Amino acid sequence: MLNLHDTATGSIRPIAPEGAPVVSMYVCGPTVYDLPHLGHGRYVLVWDIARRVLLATGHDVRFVSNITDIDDNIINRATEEGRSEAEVAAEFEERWFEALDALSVLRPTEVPHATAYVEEMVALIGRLMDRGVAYRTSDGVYLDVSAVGDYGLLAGQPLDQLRAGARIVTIDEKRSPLDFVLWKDAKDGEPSWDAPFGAGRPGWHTECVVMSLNLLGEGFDLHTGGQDLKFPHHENERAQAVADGKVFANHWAHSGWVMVGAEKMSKSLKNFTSLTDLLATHDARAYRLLCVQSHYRAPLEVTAETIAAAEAALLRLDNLARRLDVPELPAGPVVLASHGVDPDAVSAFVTALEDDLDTPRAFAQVATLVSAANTAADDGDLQGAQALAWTVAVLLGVLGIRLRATTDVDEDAAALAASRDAARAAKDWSEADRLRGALEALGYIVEDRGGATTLHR
RNA sequence: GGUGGCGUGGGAGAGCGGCCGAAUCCAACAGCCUGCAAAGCUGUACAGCCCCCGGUUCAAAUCCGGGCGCCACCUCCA
Repeated sequence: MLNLHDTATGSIRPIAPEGAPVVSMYVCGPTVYDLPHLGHGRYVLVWDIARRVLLATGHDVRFVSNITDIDDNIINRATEEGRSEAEVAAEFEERWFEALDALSVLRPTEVPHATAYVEEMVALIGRLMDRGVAYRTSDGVYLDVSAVGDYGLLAGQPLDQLRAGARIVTIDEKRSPLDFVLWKDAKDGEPSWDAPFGAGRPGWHTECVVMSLNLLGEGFDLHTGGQDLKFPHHENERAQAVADGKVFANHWAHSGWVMVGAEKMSKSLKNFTSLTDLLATHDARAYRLLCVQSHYRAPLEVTAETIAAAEAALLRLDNLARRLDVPELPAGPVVLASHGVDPDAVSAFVTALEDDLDTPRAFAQVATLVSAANTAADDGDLQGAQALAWTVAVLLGVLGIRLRATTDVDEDAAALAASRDAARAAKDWSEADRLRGALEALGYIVEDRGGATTLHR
């Protein structure tokens, strides 16, 4: 079973009981008001890999990830652009999934939308008011966090300390600065829904409680997101569930930042690169490999240099596949038991991954197999080399990286390659070199394999 | 003020009590291979002790105490 660091306990522990037939995961999804950036890409890749590891080791996974399709940012953008909130949300949800598809991120098993769960949210808020733990102000309904005994569990500090450091300066009718909005009263020109406590729209923290409990049930296995969701978002989700008398997530895991220089990449610092831009100019697998090569909880430096290094590493992997004609793995998740690869290699690989998702260590295991496969091939042991290379392909497949052994070669290039082979056969080296130069000018990398020109990009 | 995290070779980044004079990837250099290359392989260099000081231990990069530096969170944020 996969073990992960649990924010609630501070320890590394299994995310589900060993024999669990289905592992349930809830990953906080995006608010769709802009293009996804590299930080989104990283957390999405991290949890995609966690899911793939579970699938690879024979577990079923129910993977729920929401779309926040109503919030201030969406409203602002819609207002600026003179179109509806629904249009803005629909556009950026589409862009979101385009990027994720490019990254080979498996689609969630369910994608709940906040706007489809307003009725349930209204019911939850009603119950919280009935219990006296939520109260009205002149602009909405708030949760009284003092009613939640262990508030601060995820933040790692008790309520009074959180309050002491609160940077919230607005003085309003809130009983505590940490009380948070469950329901925002309707304003002119903004989308709203009817509710017994007045028309309005839900606050951000309420949707995930309702959707996760609704789809996965009480006591679901794992709730994840980026570090910054730890507090207040996850704390506040949990607070509502506790105040409602529900058992919430059993395990909380959080992934680290993408850094630019020494700073967190974020919207507010305007130092972000959109995922869409990155994917337009680089192999999506390189970004996945870059993420794989660092631990998910550590900060990750993303620069032109680190991406280029990942691309170089990826090239080496594809070279192996090309050299040994490794068949391309089918799309979708890999189940290790069905591929008949070396059990020792699998065991070392899985051990690393199940130990707090140690992808760098797992990748290091694979890298040694790459060398072994090449060495076997150099020694003329084709069969042994191919078996090793296939193991490499399968293990990388678990991480969501599929090797490519082939490149589309257009007719012109194929003709040049044929001419070059003829020149080489005639030992006309200057002509052969001229043709190689021409092919390289077309963007191909030229390699001789068994006397024949081989091309790839 | 509080909380969490981080500090390992040129870069990235594992290891978290002995197998570590430190994995793996990228970059560099040399050799082999090649008509020449590329790919691949092999080797070398790069961490004289893994931020500093003190301690525990037969044994510490790994544990404890104290520093220093950096990042983040306590407001929206993945």
